[in-house]
Amino acid sequence: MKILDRNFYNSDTVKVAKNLIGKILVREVDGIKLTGIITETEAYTNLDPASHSFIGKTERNKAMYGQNGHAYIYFTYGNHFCLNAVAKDSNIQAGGVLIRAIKPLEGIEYMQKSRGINSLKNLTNGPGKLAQALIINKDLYGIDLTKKGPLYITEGISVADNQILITPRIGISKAIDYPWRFIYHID
DNA sequence: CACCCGATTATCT
DNA sequence: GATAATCGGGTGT
Repeated sequence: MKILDRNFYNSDTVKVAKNLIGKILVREVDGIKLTGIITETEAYTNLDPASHSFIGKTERNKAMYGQNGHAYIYFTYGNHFCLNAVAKDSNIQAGGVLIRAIKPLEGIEYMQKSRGINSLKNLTNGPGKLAQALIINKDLYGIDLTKKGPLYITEGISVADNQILITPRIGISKAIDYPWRFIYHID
């Protein structure tokens, strides 16, 4: 499967969020390949009060101001990591797409082991959960997702517009009405 | 299954 | 010193 190139991310953050639905997230760890179909995303830009980048560039969010196609990874609520793909057009300073959920394809047993559970439904159906399942932590901060390595994103399945559900984002207290959340309902 | 709430720490004011 | 782009366990229906 072909890796998505830089150009894929050189675009409006909200559009990239939608386009990432159906793509394949690949994590290589301990010589094992863990993959899954991206099924849920959310867009965040520096013009958006809910984004970490709204307050300006800081040590924490600097990746979102950097080159498109890299990973912005943050730690929150004392115990969770979340993965974003940096994406923005030339009109804005910073932007990222939060990968909220994936459907596991390869390496399911490894994911179950790293999560400490056997359930398939609860394995990667949340940003903190998929980060734990795929061993995503600050070691991968800023990594280039357009090159083969420990973490990258490839082409995936084609998803029709009418299979994508658009809703407001969740878990935030500002700009709660922006319809910037995209969900692919496989079942 | 729905709702409530505590955990736990990096980051910013 | 307050907050957070969350999760899971507990309780009650």
